[in-house]
Amino acid sequence: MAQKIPQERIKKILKILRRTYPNVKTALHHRNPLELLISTILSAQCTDKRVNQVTETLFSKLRTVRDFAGVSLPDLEEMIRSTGFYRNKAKNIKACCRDILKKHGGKVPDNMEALVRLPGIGRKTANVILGSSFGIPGIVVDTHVKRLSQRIGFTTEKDPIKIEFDLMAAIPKKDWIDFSHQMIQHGRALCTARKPRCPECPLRDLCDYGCNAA
DNA sequence: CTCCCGATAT
DNA sequence: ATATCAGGAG
Repeated sequence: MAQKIPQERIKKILKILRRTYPNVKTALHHRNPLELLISTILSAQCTDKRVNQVTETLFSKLRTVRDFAGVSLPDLEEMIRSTGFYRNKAKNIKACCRDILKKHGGKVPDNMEALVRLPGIGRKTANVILGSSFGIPGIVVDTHVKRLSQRIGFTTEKDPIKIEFDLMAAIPKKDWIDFSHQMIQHGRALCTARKPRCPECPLRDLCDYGCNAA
């Protein structure tokens, strides 16, 4: 909806984020779009540290779309169990790869419409893949981007998809990919859910939360 | 809205 | 003990 936060302030925030996190990219270890897709499915409600720990072994055993499409569910479940939601994730990963094989010639789709039609892939996961594997601009609204956007005052919405569109309206398209990574990094480093370190925050003078809370 | 779910920080 | 971690589907 209507962005109440002035353009002037947005410019300053983007500038500080770029300066504070100059070369951020996804923390999910991957070598190709397939590995990123699987890592991102696994990352739901799980730390990227654990995902990387699991995928190191997983990707040494299963390498191709065919491998994942043909794996036995109990085997896959056991390999990813520690990431939580492991039954849903295993089922979705396998079904995803079967669809990619059948409907997309074994290639991970490079557009939003096709990606969100795959089982277990919503706009957040799709935007991660589009941005980091194909360089296609999108804003990743995960738990961090949601929380920070609300705290800073970018949005008053609660639905991640509405937040995504609020952010797209407020932020230049060329900044979407880096902005997502910078917000996620900032959420992990300082603007944490439980005990945000507002006094140390480079955005403290531009934020509605913490020190400046009403 | 609820359910899926293990691991870790607080 | 409980909130939270790069969510998505029914």
